[in-house]
Order: sequence, then C-alpha cells, then structure tokens
Amino acid sequence: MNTIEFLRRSYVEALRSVTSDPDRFAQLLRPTQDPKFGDYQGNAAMSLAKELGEKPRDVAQRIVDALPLGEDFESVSIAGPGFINIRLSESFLRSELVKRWSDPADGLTPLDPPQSMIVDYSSPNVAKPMHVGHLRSTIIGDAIARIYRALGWKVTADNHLGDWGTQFGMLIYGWRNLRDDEAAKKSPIQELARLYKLVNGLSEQNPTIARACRNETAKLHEGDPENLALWKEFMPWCLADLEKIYERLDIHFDSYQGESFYQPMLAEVVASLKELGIANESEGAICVFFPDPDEKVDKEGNLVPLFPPTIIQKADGAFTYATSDLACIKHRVEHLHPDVIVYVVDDRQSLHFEQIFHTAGRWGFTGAELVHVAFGKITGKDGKPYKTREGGTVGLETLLDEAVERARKVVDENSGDLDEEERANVAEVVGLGAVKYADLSQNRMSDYVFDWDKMISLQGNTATYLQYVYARNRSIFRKGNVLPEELDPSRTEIILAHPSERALGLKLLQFGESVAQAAEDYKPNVVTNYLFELANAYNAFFRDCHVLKAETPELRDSRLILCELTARTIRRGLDLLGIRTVERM
RNA sequence: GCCCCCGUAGCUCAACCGGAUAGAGCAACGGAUUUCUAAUCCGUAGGUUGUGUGUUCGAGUCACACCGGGGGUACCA
Repeated sequence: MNTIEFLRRSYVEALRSVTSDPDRFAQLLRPTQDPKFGDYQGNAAMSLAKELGEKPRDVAQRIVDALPLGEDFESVSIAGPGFINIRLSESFLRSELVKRWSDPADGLTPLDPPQSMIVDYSSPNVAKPMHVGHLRSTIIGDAIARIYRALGWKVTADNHLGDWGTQFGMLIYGWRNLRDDEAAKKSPIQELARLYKLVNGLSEQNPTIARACRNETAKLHEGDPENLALWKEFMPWCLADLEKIYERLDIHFDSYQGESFYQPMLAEVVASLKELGIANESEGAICVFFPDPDEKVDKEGNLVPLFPPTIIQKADGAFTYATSDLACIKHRVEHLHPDVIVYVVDDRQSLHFEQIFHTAGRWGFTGAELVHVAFGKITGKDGKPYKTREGGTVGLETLLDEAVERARKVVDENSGDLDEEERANVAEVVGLGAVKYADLSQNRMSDYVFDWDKMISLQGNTATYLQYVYARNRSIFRKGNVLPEELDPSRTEIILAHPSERALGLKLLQFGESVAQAAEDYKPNVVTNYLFELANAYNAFFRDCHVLKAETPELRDSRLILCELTARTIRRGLDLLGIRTVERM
C-alpha cells in the first residue's frame, strides 16, 4: 500500500466524525511542500467549516482529536487557518522501509481494481524513414505502457502503422521501373528506402510519374493481385527496418495492427453508421454531423454544432482515417475488451479524436474509456519546429546517433579508467537516456525546445544526473566491498536519526504514490520530478551522512540499506521511463 | 468567424483536479576538492505567474473579457 493511502485510512475514519462524505475530503490529504510543516497535510477543515457553519480551526481540532496518535504518527497539529499537519513516526518509516527491502515491486502497488488497457502509440508510416516527429508519441507511449504494466494492469502496446498509404504506390512504381537488382538482392530494405526517396522526389517534379504512383496506390486498394503481392513482399522488410530502431530504443509492441488490418471492415462501418442514422450523405460524401443537444445558437440565430462534421467516406468512394479509427475502436472493444484505450498522438489531432470518440459513443461502443493523450511539438531554439540546419526533417536514427556521440565525448573526457567496450555502452545508455528523459520530464502538453547541451549536460533534472547518482551509489558498495544481498534490515535496525536520513527514507516511501499519480494523469513527468527529488534527497544524505566511515557498524549497515533502496528505486523509476542505468560511468 | 492548447525569474521548465512565503536547472556572482566518482555539492541574487474584473477564508490554478503565440476547422493522415 502506498504511504499516502495508508495514512488516508486513518484520516478517513477521523473525518467521519465531522462529515458524512469523508472520502471526498480525504482527497485533500497530500505531501507538504515544506518539511517544517510535517510530512503530510490535510486541507479538509477549511472547506468543511463552511458547510458546518463552524470555525475552521474548531473543525480541524475535532479531526485531530479523532486521529489515533501513537505508533504511526509522531505528531498531528493544526496550523494557519486550519491545516492539519501530520508527521509520521520514525518507527513507522522504519518498518515501512523494512517491508520495502523485500518487496519485489519496489513499493509500487497495483491500481485497484486492475484493468486492461490498449496503448496506441508511435504509429509511423512504414517504408518512410522515422523522424524526430515520431519521437514523442513513441517515448511517451512506451512510458505510459510501462507505468500501467508496473501497476498491475494488462497492457497491450499496439502500433497503429500507416501501412496502407500512398507511399506504396511510389514503392510499387519504383520497384517496377527503377529497381537496382543487385542492390535489391543485397539489402531489399535499403533499396526500398532509396526508391522511396527517389520516386518521392521525381513525382514532385513530374506530374506523369505522380499520376502513375497514385494509380498504383488505387490499384492496390482495389485489390489488384500483383500490387497486393508486392505489398505483401515489402511489408516484412519494412517491419524489420522499424524493429531495428525500436530494438535500440528498447521499445516493444504487443501488436502491429495498422491501417491495412482495418481496411476490410470499413465498408461495413459506413453501412452501419448510415443505417443507424448517425451518418448521412452530404455533398456526395458520407458524413457524421454533431448537432448540439442544447441547441446553442450564434449571433445570427443559427444552430452551432458541437464540432464540424467529419467525413467517413469521400465522394469518390474512398474511406478516411476517421473510418479506419472507428473500425479500430469497434474491433478493439469487441475482440479485446479493454477498459481503457489510450491514444498517444499529438495535440493537433484533438478535434479528430473528439469527433470519433463522440461518434463511437453514439454508435454504442461505450464499454471502453477512450483517452487522447495529447502532446505539443518539438521545436528548435528559435521556437519553430525542429529541423536540420538545411531545413529538412531530422531522421530519428541520425538523432540517436548524435545523442550517443555527444555522450561518448563526455564519457571520454571524464571516465578515463573505463575500457573501450564499457565506454561505448555508457555512451549508448547515457545518450538514449538523455533523449528520452528530456522529452518525458516536460509537461507533455507544452511544446518543448530540443537542446542538446541541456539534455546531455549533467546538472539539473536530466537522465544523466540520475544515472550518475546511481553510479556513485554503486561505487560505495564496490569500495566498501559490500554486496547488497549481505544486508538484512530485519537484523540491522534502520536508523533515521539525521534529518537527511529521515528525509531520504520518507522520499523513498513516496515512490508508489508518485507513480500512481503519473498514471492517473498520463504524465510521465510526475515520475521524473519524483526521481529528481529523490536524487536530491540522496545527495543531501550523501553529503551529511558518510556511509563507509559511519561511527558504528550498525549505522554503516543502516546507511548501506538506504543506499541500496535508493539505487533500486532510481533503477526501477528509470525503467518505468524506458531508461537504463550503468554500474560505472 | 468558431473551437482547442499555451503564456510563470534573462533562458528552459515545475507546482500532485483552490492551500501556507510560487519551486528547480541553466546563465551570473561567491564558496567547498589529500573525494564514498568534483560529470557532484553549498551559498547569493533574480517574480505584479500576459492584462483586467469577478468567485472566497485563500487564485499560477476556477469564471468572464481582452492581449500575445501556436494549432485545428467537410473530401490528406
């Protein structure tokens, strides 16, 4: 159980003496911002006072009187207008830390009740090189999947590939007319990549080629056997190519159900929506309209719809991505029965998701909660979308290479004692970690400025800082010739006498509630904030409380236990974000 | 036109569905090194939270109106 949940149990009971709805006010229990106020504060009295017509401090006093002081709470006091400040007892912290030692989940407690979730993220177009624009969805989506999995949910990570688009017309055209047989034999993926680039360029300049490509795409969509055969031949190559980069990023999907997968269902979707009167013909296209049930009107007295209409079948008969997304919801709900479906897609598609979520609801697919986890764009220092110096899009692979290269430079400058192989590994872990963490540590809604120096710089809230704290921590065990397994907090008393020891102990016990918070809001930056605070608490401890030179063997062991718990928590926390650690750096 | 998102220190960002004196990092200045890894740490300085009204015990957070930036808005995805 999370520390705050434990506390809340007593708190709810105490609230029962002043309100019939204690759970609502128990939510107002939270960690204090300043340790001088204690560990947790309850803010219920002020708002309750109003309802009861009493003075806030009197209400607070009644709550405090009902709280069981003793074993678990060292002090409970009233401050200011009616804040209830709670300080946990050392014996409570100690016994929780002992439990934590043998907890394989490192203090993460399952979200109750455990449910199932589909996380839809990354979703690149196959056969086109991945670029910086795919980074956020991929990284944030993976973190959300990892976090929910760690909290006991059944998570399906699904990559909704763009595998049915116009790029295949170009590939088919190129393959037929411009293929280099030898190159194709040697590396079909590279040959496809070359052809895509080539034909894409050609068709921009040459309308005849552009038309030919569109024609090949149309034939594919109509089920032309030869084009379909080529598509089937290309797909495994494309997937293998994607897999390479996912492997490097340590990102793994449970399924790859892309646009092509839903293609056969689209006609039926349109038919069904028409039959139910949800979709209508308008200007030759089949559309879903969104009339406002409240019938709001504008200044001219015209009805204002909730949203503009969305087209599910174009006048030329083609389906749209709205159709595909609706088919996808239907399929997922009917076959996978998720409780929640999360779409990690950039903010610009907010309207689209509002439209299809609303439509799905009217269509009767209300079983799953549908969530659009939106995020802003990546910009350069000038505030404009991140581009290469030449103005082109930044390839993802190039970007990762540069991250590792930059990390390598720093490693070479600082870690002369590591051999070549270890340095390369450290550079990889640090470089990729920097890229991921820079993204995840930011509130996802705002645009974020891509800044190499800040990212790889090791001060402040960066992955490298945490990785370094971890490595220094491990160094203590090497230096002291101690194996963590040799420690045993059931034999060694954990001592929290120094304020820095106590603060670290408390911070360790707040891991679970932070991750739960991050999950609830789909905000990985809550985890990064926590880890940064934990690292700072550890640094203060490291400064104030010498471990190996502790005054007594008991104190030394106690501090080693705190070190080990910190290391585990950092490792686990970074793991939730898809970031690795190294023992030395 | 309408809708959505954003606006917090010079810069990059936090602030846990209204809580105590708005917190970090960078940059600046000052300090700590025969080290448990100085890639770390400590201190100083820096603010009318875009503006204005309102709601109340209490507002960066909520409401309304403006200002500024970005995005979306029926046949691309």
